[in-house]
Amino acid sequence: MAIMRDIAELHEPEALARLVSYRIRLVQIAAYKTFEARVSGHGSAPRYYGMLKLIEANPGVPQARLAEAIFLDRSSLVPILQELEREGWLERRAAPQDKRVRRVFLTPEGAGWLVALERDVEEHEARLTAGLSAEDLDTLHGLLLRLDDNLRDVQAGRV
Amino acid sequence: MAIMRDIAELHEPEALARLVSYRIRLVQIAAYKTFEARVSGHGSAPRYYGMLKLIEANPGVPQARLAEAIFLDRSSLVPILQELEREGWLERRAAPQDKRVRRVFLTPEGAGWLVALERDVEEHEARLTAGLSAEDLDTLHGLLLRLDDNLRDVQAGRV
DNA sequence: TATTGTTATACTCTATAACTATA
DNA sequence: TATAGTTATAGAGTATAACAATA
Repeated sequence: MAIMRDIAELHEPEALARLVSYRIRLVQIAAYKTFEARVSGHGSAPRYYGMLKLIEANPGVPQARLAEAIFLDRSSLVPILQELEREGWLERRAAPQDKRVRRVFLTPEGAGWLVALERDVEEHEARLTAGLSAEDLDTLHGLLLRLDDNLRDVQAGRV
Repeated sequence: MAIMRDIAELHEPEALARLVSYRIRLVQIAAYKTFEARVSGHGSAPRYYGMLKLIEANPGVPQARLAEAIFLDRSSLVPILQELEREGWLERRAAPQDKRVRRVFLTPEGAGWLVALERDVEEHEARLTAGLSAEDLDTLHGLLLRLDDNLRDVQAGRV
């Protein structure tokens, strides 16, 4: 191939273009940056939207279970929860049955703020998936879940 | 909802489960960790596989164009290129036409190592997409490209 | 004036190891 | 012995601001 002149767009080789792992990585990076650029005024919560929804759906989850669910080390979760607690999103309560455990709950305020944050998330999702029919979305979800299953097999050492 | 007991798996609320952005993020994080755990002995190159393939397909690309292509600031790319150059993967040559520019090329050794690395990438890709037919893959690529297009519209301010 | 590459610097995110208290 | 939460610490990875050289 000739040495490139200073063209605007780089050529994307077919060896990259046909990799699902490559395309997913690029889409995820771009989607995350677009989302972070979009939301503001919610403190540090937007990037933890998924975790906050998990807490909402699993009130009283122990920190260690939460860390596992989002693929973080227990110790990495501590400062995140401390900040969100300081901002009033959540609270932690000692578990009387097992004094080692601190159970995590959304505060009523946090639950309310989450509704507003959810609107931003839904708008971002709508931008991301614009033009896709309900059937397209079902297909996409189904295929992504199959990738997810495959990865769990790898992580569990089943492959 | 009742306060959770210490169950193994957290409940994933429907509001999360139907978000393409959420599922893609989880798949990407898991796929990246699986890949990094898989490859070793290639120095720091595996995480820059995509960039190295771009350099291979666009020999002599200026650093600034490369940074744009992978959504990095020019300054963030500098230490990455310095390390890969030190490891022998690539070289940078001053551009006679424009003395500000340094053009990036794979070394012959780097091109050879990339073949070996590519085998690991392909194996990882095969694990990730196991069970998907050629038609499934076409469908998935098509849908991901439509997400990619939507994000470019957002970034370009067209939406 | 604008662009390219670079450096200095700081910030975010994460993991590891070690600790305590509990089980 | 094992687990839950915490702290101290270090290492990636990134961006911003400022700079010199060049266009």
